[in-house]
Amino acid sequence: MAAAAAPYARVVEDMLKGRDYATQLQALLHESPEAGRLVDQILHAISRSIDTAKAAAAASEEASEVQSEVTCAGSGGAKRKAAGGDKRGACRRRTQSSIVTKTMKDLEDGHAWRKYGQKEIQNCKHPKAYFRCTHKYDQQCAAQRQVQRCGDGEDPDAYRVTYIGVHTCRDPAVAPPLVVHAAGVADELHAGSRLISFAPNASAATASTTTTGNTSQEADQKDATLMAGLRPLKLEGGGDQEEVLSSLTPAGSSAAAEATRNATATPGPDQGDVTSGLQHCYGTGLFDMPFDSNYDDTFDLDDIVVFFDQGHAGY
DNA sequence: TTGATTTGACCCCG
DNA sequence: CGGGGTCAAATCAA
Repeated sequence: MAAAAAPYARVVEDMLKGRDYATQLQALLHESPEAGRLVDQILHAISRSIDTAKAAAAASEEASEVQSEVTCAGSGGAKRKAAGGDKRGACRRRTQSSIVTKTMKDLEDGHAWRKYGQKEIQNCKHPKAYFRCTHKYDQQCAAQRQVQRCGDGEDPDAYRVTYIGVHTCRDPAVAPPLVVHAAGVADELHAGSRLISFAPNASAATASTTTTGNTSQEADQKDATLMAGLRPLKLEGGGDQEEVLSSLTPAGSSAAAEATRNATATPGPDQGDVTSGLQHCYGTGLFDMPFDSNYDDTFDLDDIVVFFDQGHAGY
């Protein structure tokens, strides 16, 4: 697959150059805010293209893996039909490459998730909720996440969030930001690089996490708020502990937060747990910034490659 | 009316 | 055989 990915690498390379030049140009256009904005937009456009190419490269890398999944899905459906009637929940072979588990109190990341299931898990007080990316079908985004309230462990208010797969979608709801160069950090190549959230950020995590101290009250309120629907994402993603658990992927996915909303009509067991949620990004267009790495939205092709390689190794 | 969530059923895998 | 993951009809909410 490397052969297939190679052209993408070339594209990325060229785009990086272009972005570099645009960055330089931007520096020369300090006086004119108008021009600066334009350059900014150019940068974003380029960055998006880079991201797309990266994703495509990664996708082709992963193609062989995915294939089994696709095949499975297809035959699974047929089989189900053949088996007659309402046979659901068939094939679920997980060939996803990345699995990252985090413990967090604030369930928000920059993505729109759609809940597709909830399940009581044995030996767990709280049910586990299953989410997939809202753009699973329209953009073939394979990202998934599973959320489970920790229960009475050391932190009853925390959620254990498992991210599976990477986001390859671009949420249209996320408008490209005009100003991203916060804190003047974003000058570099990756100034506009955003997309794929699962950026490795172990170090960043150490650096920045302690952020929020959510009291349990706050947590409760959060649940309530989340239930109410969308909520703007806050980037710090505070206090979340990330632990790349099962797998090898350094992929620190995005932070998660999640909108919970089943409260309304559901008498279901264990409300106030992990629940559903559609959460949307806040509109800065930081597509998928590793939530706990403040400005580290760097995401290079190398990262992706490593990411997938490791993923393969693991799954 | 449309899209999201709930929830029971179904199936794969260990 | 049972647990866990997924599907999809029913239901809810905007």
